[in-house]
Amino acid sequence: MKSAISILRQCGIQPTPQRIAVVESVLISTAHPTADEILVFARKKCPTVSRATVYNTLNLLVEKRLIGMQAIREGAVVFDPNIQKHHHFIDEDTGDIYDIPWDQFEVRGRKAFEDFEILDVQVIMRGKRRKK
Amino acid sequence: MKSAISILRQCGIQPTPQRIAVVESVLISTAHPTADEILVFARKKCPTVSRATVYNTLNLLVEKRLIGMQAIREGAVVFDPNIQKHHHFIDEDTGDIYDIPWDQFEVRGRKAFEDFEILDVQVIMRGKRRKK
DNA sequence: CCTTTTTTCTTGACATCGTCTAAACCGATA
DNA sequence: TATCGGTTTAGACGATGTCAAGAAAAAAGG
Repeated sequence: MKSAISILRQCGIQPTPQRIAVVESVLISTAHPTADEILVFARKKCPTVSRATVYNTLNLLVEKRLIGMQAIREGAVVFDPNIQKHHHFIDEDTGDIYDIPWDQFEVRGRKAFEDFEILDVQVIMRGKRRKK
Repeated sequence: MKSAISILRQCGIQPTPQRIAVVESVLISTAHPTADEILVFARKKCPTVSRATVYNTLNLLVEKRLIGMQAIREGAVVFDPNIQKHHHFIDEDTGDIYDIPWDQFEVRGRKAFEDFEILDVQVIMRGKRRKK
């Protein structure tokens, strides 16, 4: 995997210890962390990093399309290191979010939308993970 | 349209002036109001109603499946008087939410989910309304 | 009617999320 | 050293949403 520094440079963002900590925290994650979860994680690498910097950096990364931002859960936006098109399943018991491969669904009839310019489509499922 | 009182009675919720004001505010709406927007509206009918009561009543209505609750926008949950299955389009410029008829999309491949019990599915589109 | 009990409502406190601002803090350059 | 940009920080702020304690209102029972 590419280093955080080169990722930041490539996007024209000046690498700093704080930003590197945030990038490493969010890109390593396989889950869908909130900003405050990323803050906790980033402080393990850079103990002095502030909340504002984490928010600023995350917003920068979203702008540069290095990560996604999903408003699909109550309470807080979550960030998504997976920028491939995909769908989401949300476990209503735990709040956990699972990625669902893009081709798992067929979305049809999109042509009917003349009045709207569709920039993003996704299927959102909610339910419970079966106890097994 | 049914009166708010009979709707509440039918669900075993004691009708009170406060609850009636909330029910009328949210059921009359054709949009997707937030709790605070409903508070403002309800106060026109019942000026002393408090924030806590609005939140409590809305949660009651959601429990009884009289309205829907959608966590699809940043900042605040929105409530949805339309409880038929449907999809949503979100205008990223204005934050407006439009209902999309259920049969506008075909969602396939659902059988693949053995590990999950799917309680709700919807397609969420984001984009811009075309200026015309 | 008049109590008692239960339900509901309100107020205010509280926690969380996310943004903003002013000041401090670099690091490079002259 | 002095200065100049960009970056970070701490804290204030507003908005969302929940909670607890007491006030108020409604129901129940005599």
